[in-house]
Amino acid sequence: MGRRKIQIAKVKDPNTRQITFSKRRTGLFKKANELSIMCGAKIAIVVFSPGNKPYSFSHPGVHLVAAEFLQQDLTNHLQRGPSFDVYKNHYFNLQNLDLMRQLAEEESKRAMLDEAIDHGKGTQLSELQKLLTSLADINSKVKSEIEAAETMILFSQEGVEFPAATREEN
Amino acid sequence: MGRRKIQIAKVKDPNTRQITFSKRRTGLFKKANELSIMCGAKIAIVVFSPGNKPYSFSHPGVHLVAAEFLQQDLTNHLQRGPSFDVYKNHYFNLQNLDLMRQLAEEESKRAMLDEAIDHGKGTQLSELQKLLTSLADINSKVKSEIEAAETMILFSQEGVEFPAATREEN
DNA sequence: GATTCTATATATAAATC
DNA sequence: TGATTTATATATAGAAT
Repeated sequence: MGRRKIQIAKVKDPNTRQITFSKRRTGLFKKANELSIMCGAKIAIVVFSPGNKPYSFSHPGVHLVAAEFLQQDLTNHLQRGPSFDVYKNHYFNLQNLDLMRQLAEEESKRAMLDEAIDHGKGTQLSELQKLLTSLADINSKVKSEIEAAETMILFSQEGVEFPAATREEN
Repeated sequence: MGRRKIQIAKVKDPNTRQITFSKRRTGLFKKANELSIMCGAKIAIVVFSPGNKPYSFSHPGVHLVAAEFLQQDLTNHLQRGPSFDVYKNHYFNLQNLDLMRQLAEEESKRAMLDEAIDHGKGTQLSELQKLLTSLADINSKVKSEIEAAETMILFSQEGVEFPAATREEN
């Protein structure tokens, strides 16, 4: 793939290693982007550079993808049949999704905060207040979901919807 | 890269899309593996197939990489300066982490029961528990940072203790 | 769903700007 | 230092299992 064939082994020279990282990270994210577009696949990547700087790529967003991953992770585990423990798991599951949603909100909130700071306007505070209001709103909505779920005997896998997709790359 | 040049757009035919996904996911994970080896980079990938089945690749482990990412994510938030609202938002986030910690403890008990009943087959739950432990660890660290800041006084939450979580390599 | 077989399109190691 | 160039190694589209 380059002028010479190389072995897949740790690149010794720190400088070369950083160059390799930079190029291959770019390539990896490009591939991930193509995969998500061509297959409509949700995907999240987090990688740390040799200098330990974090880079992430995700569609529709790291936290949302992570949330779905956790949900399925748990759901798989729930298929053991009805029991007291299973009930607890369901409750647990919903709270995790709630947490992830809040993290997702945190993401968009941060984006808005960045914008507010960039523009250096006095609107910053009111924007933040709006966001906090939305957070509280979402929080109470999800809590209602949880309460409703408590009345359920067992667990359907449906009911998890995610906000509109966004694409991010740092 | 194949017999014909293609456009990067959603593959219409469901069957072809699944084939494309399978091939490209394999390629992506291979690239990720090479990157982690050549650059000693920590990396985590989670991706969902068109059929919504989750696949993940990671070195040294999805949850550990995700945890480190979240930690830096939160740390970055804190570096935005002594803004009342910003800290307030962080605190909001921290409450979630604390909730996760509490849930982790409850789940831990169940995990042990599971282990006893279903010897050696509770791997998924065990993985989840690792994640939650990591998050609790992050919570503890970030909480310390915040408490160091003067602006945090208003929001410090007394009586909340965190276990001295330990990080493990996979 | 995943894999194999090939012809081609792409990614990228080294070199260079 | 990074961006760009270029020769080559690799990934993968299409077809078939």
